[in-house]
Amino acid sequence: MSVVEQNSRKTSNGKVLSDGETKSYPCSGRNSTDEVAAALRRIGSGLHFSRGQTIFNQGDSANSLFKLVKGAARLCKHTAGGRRQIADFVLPEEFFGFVRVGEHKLSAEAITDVTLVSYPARQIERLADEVPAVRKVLLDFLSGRVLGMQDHLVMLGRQTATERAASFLLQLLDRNPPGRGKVIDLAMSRLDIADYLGLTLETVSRTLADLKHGRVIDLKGPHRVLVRDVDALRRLAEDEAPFPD
Amino acid sequence: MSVVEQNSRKTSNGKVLSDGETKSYPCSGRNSTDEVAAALRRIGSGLHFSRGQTIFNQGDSANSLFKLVKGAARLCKHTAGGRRQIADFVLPEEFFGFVRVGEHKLSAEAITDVTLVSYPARQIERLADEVPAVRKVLLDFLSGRVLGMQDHLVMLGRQTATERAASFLLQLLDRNPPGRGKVIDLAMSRLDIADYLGLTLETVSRTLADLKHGRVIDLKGPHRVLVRDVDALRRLAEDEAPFPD
DNA sequence: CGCCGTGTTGACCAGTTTCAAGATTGGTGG
DNA sequence: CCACCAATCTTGAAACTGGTCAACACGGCG
Repeated sequence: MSVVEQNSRKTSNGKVLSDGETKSYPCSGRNSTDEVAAALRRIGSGLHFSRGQTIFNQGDSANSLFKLVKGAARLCKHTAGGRRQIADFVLPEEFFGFVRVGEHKLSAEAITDVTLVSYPARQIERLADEVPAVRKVLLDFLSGRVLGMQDHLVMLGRQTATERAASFLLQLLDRNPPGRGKVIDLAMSRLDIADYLGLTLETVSRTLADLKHGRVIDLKGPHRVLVRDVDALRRLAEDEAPFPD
Repeated sequence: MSVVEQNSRKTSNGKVLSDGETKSYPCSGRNSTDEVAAALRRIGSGLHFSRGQTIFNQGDSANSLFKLVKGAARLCKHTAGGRRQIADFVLPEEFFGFVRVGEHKLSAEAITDVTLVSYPARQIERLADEVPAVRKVLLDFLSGRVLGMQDHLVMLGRQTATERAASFLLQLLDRNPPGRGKVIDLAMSRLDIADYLGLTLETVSRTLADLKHGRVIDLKGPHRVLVRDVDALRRLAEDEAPFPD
């Protein structure tokens, strides 16, 4: 079932860019040094997946670290009863897929057509042993995931629908590529958002409509949001004490 | 505000066991090798906290890795509005407190009287640079947290109250100290459980009562649970497809 | 031009929360 | 050893948020 094989030669679904045509990906994640970037560039190989394709599946053996170059992906857990929880969205320049165990505990799926770079786990481990900076990048990656997931837990456990939606939009605003201003591109569907927020797609739709009618955001079509009032969003997201005496 | 200082000499709240009286803690976490255990034992120092005390606070500088020896602790995020989400409970032999950033993003609080060992972050980092096995332990620790939190996300985002309670009990059963059989000691209060499960304490209480009346568990007082039917619990926890055709 | 996937909106419903009493429990001191 | 007290837990009834079901709208594409 593994979609991405160890050395990116045989791939059942993902189209491999031959070494010759590998584009010059900015191989540094936002935190990595030039040294790390160079080391990674050497062992990375480019892949393509198209909208809806599975990059790896729950249960596949985990043998690569990925960096998303273009497009958007979702990391989700599927339950026996057909319910789904999205653990994270992956946007350009972000890493995903590395957890130090035998098999993936969630699946990665392309939301749009996607370009990514794959780094074989074995090589990553070798690099980590040799280059301290790589160790740091790995630890930072995992630590970052832990911190992000802590906020996600609060969201799912203790926030209302409106607070979740507001937090979500702020999160996307933070991750917005430079120069994008307050216009957010929602690559994902309402169902994806719902499964990330722990809500139904109807509630997501209604909540966004409410934000629109409250003049906090504008909807330029279902997949483009203009944030009119960032502070209002912040107030809605952070569960303030209603009446601080 | 930091309760535990770098080299465990001055401590405002936690009582330090002098080096002389430091007991022979089993310094190996469940996964660590003897080599790692020995290295850790050398740099660890014992601490005590009593029921209700804060071990470290959201915002404190993070400069230690801890291992809990005895008792139980909770890791929680407190929000502005006074809501609380517990990210994890810490039971004996489990590590906590290490995230590679400047300050803690959650607080650790003693549920019962607690004995723990503290390893200064600086020393841990030095060890990690020198001993590959220590690196592995750290990566495993972080990876384990990520995997555990993924399940927690599913629970909070997509499970009903009954499913959450069942999952929770199964989780405790898994972590039960050897020889404890099917008797679970609930060190934490109903409110703690509620804040872990993303429910109210009333709902937790009712749900446990339901499980009792369904002959799935017995309650020997509020803090002692006997699991009568593990399989029933599993069925209740895993959201099965209701009618597989 | 009409179709299909996706998004929106409405009405009703259910599970969980909220509010409010009581009931246990465990610790303390007589 | 027992009685009492405060904290915690349980239980009940009403209220509400978000879910479910269903109809309709929009928009891109053949």
